[in-house]
Order: sequence, then C-alpha cells, then structure tokens
Amino acid sequence: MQGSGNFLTGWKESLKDIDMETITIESLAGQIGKVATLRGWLQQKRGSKGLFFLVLRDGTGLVQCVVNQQNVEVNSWQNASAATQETSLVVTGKVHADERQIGGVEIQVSSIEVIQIVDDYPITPKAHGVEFLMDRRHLWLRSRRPWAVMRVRNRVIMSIHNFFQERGFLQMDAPLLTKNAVEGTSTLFEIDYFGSSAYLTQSGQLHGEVMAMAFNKIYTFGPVFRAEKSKTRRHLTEFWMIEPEMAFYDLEMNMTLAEDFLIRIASDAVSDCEEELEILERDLEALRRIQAPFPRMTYSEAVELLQSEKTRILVQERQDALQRQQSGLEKERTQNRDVYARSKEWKKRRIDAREIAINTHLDQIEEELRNLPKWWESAVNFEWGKDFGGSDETLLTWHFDRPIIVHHYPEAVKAFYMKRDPEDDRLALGMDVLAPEGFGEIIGGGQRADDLTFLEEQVRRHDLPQEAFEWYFDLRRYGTVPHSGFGLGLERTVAWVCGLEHIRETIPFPRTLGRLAP
RNA sequence: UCCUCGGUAGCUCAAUGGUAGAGCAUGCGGCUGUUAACCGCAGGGUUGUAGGUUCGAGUCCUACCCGGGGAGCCA
Repeated sequence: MQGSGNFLTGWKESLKDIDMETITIESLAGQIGKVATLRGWLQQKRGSKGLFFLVLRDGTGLVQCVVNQQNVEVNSWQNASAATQETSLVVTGKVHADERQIGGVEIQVSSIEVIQIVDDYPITPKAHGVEFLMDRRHLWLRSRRPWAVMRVRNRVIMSIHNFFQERGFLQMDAPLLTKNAVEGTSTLFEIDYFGSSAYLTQSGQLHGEVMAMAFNKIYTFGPVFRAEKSKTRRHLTEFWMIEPEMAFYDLEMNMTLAEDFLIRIASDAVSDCEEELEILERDLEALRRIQAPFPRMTYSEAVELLQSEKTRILVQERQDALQRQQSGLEKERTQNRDVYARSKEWKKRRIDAREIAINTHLDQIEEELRNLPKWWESAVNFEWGKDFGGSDETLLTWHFDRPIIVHHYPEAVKAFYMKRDPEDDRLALGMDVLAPEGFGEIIGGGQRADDLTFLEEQVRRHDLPQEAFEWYFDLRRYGTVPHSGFGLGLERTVAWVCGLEHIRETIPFPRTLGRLAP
C-alpha cells in the first residue's frame, strides 16, 4: 500500500488501513533502514528546483522529510509543492540516520498525501509578542517551545504522583466549591449557588487535614482560584496546587519531606526531559545542584541575612555585572553600525535583527539597574514582623545555589491555623521554600494548630464565622494529633524547572487578570 | 488601586517636529542538500481613540482605551 493510496479523495478510509504501519516520530530512531508512514502537520518547508525539505510535526517530535522530484510520483511532488505551514499530511519514506538533523534521522520520501492544505497560518516561524501568541494559544501550543514546556509539566506531574504514592500517601480531592473563606474573601471568586453565594476554593488545606485524620498521609492535586489583581510573571487566577497533609508530622519532618520532594522533581526532570530542557535552553547544572540539604533558616535569620553586608555586596556585584553587559552590548551595536554601510544585503538584515535583540536586552538591563537600588533600600529598611516582598525573596535566594527553607515566621503574617512556637508565642511554625535563581516561593506550609481552645480564639480574632468551622474544630475534639502539610504551586515549579520567565507558559490555557480565552 | 514602559504593514520593529521604512509572512519567478535556506520582483498603512499646540505631528501636550513589567497580596 505504500505510496499508492489516493488520500485526497478517500483519506479517512485509508488512514484506517495504514494504522498498523504508522509510527510516531519519537520512535524513528529504532526504524533506521525501514520504510515508515508518518502522519502529522507541516512545521516548515525549504526547497529548491527539484528538492523540498519538509519539517514534519506529529506531536511526538519533529523530523525532516526530503522530497526529491526524481524519486516520487507527479502527484506526490505536487503535494509537496502545494503544502504550506500546518498542512496536514501523510508521508511515507525510508528512514535514514543523519546526525546533522533533528532527532538524528531523516525521511527519504517516497510518497506524500495531503489531508488539508492550509492558507495563512497566523503563527509564522518568526518572533511574536506575548499578547499575539496568547490570543492564539489554541494554535501556539503546536509550536516547539510549548511542546517542550508541556512535556516537562507532564513529567513533573508524574514525579509528584510517584513520589507520594511510593511513600504511602493517598491521593484525595478537596472540594472546589466552598461555603466559606479560609483567609478573607477579597481574593475569592464568588458564584451563585442556587440562590445563595458560594466561592471557588483557594486552597484544599482544611479539607486536607480532615482526610489526613482519616487516612494518615494524603495529598490533594487540583485547581485553586485566586481573585488577586496581580499582573506579574508569577501570578495566575487559576492554577494547580498539590497539598500533602500528614498526621503525626512536626515542622521538622514537614521540611524534610518538602526537601526530598523538590529533589525528586528536579532529578526526574534532568534525567527524563533532556531534549525538552535543551530546547528551552535550561542550565542543567543549576538543576543538578538541587541536592540535600537545603539551607534552612528562621525568619529572623533571614531578615538578618537580608540586611547584611553580604547582601549589599551581592547587589553591588550584580550591578557591576549588568553594567559590564550593558557596555558590551552598546559596543557591539556601535561596531555593527560602523560596518553596516559596507555590508552585503543579507548581512545588513542580520545586523538589523541583532540590533533589535540588543535593544530589547538593553531595556531589560536598564530596568533591573533601576530596580536594584530600590531592592537594596527596601531590604536594608526591612522591619521585623513584615512578610517578605518579591524583591526580598529574590535577594535571599541569590545567596544560595539551591532552594532555601525559611521557617518560624511571625504569627501575624501566617494563616490562623498555624501552630505557635511553644518557646516564642510571637512565632508560627510555618515554613516557605524559595526556589533559587529568583523564581520565588514555590512551597508554603507548616505545622497546624492542634489545640481546640487556641483555634477557637484564632477564629474569633480573625473575625471568621465560628459555626462555619465547627467541622474543622471537630478534628481537635476527637483525637487531635500533631500534623503538618504544605502546598506546592505546580506552575511556579514548572517555571522553575524549565527556567521560564513567565508562569503563563507553564499551563495550557492560562487564566490571568484580563485573560479568560481561549 | 498605585508606579513604570509601550501601542506604526498580517508579525517583529525602525523613523532630530519636515515625502512613513526594513526584515519576515503572502503572491509570482529562479535555484537539487537546505537548517530562521538563499536570490529577484510585486502587493500591503486612517501610526490605539478623541481633542489640542504648530506653517507642518508617528514624534510635543491633555484625556481615555488596550497591553507588558512591578508594588500591594500570594503558590
């Protein structure tokens, strides 16, 4: 059947026929010398008079397919000639090893059938802005970069399940619709629930505690919703959170679990996502350094470090490095302009493109140079008792090459259900894990209050409705035990593993302030 | 809500207050080993909106709309 089917008129039937012999691009390396049939879309096309190079995408990878006019029927040659970007195709040909090509293989095409020719695919293989791409997210997902990110996301999700399942945790789900706010209503999405109001959950925390008292060690894995009006690279209004909750765990055990957990995620990504991380130009060494032990410090120690001479020196060094980069780029730009007039046309175009890249980079450097003094000022004036801001977290993580754990926070900046430090009532047994390289807080958690009287008092102090928490109080009435847990933000974690600047690239369809579609 | 940067061709970006341009994409032509292929030709614009200053505004001023980044808040 190779190369002879008329797909233009009857491709649906034919697809069924070839199903047995169709293989995916990712499995081509084991098919050298054989004839393979591939189904996919045209990512890119190059060519000359009697020769076309088609880059085929099938979702599992990319492969270059060479069409030589002398080796194919007229019909196939016309199909190759007519194929445009994202045209859906069935390609049959011999698999050749070729180290120069993507995936190390190349298809010597014997026939091409077209399923649909495409006109004017909007995402061209050139630079595009964020807004343009996000408006076309349904198509953008076909591109190489989202391909890599989504595959890493999938790997991270599998690592999470494997990690907990291997340790005897039960995966259980918390409800998404809730009657009451856990921590204030300002960040909750309110919905109509048969005439009365309800909210979309912003955490599975309290229900997680219920399940831990029933099943010992559990983890939730589900979406949460935050109506925060934040427009930053770290925020989504809908994101996925993983919340383990463990009976008979204290803060120390909680921190060790979080540490083992992140090490597992990073090491699985390094070993299983080599190709994806290479596409994303991720520094693998940075991920390989994610080893125990993570630096641990109390909030007070963190404040001290933040305001220390060591931080000032780091800021100074960063400033110097940026200024060196800046003058280097400016010098390059000047040199390019000098040679521009006597350059050939193609070279001029390279220089033009490079100038745009340099200008963009210089803008970023200038912005950071503007910010650095403010960051230092804010750090040195930091008052004990406040929560860390984004810049404070970034400066703290600059001191280390792996995630850091900050614990024993002032109780005022932590949730009402946190247990107090028995030795210092001003402190809560909470902990945050801050990812390195400025990726910020990816885990927040702690040991939960297990004393009924204390919790009732806390609910009063926070002006929360007592009756709504009766079921929660029951956990402290009937067999209360020390217990702990934490929440991991999936998208922030994926952004960190992939080394992405924007969190919105880490979820298939991001929901942010001002974006609800596609 | 506040601060800050931006909005020019389908896309990415240029343009001292003085005739709106380039590359890519698209169309046509050329090229048998391309890797963001290359070479030639062509079409493509109410410069976000509304006012104002000026002999003259993409450029300056005012207001508004939309977007990026950040603060607050957070994973």
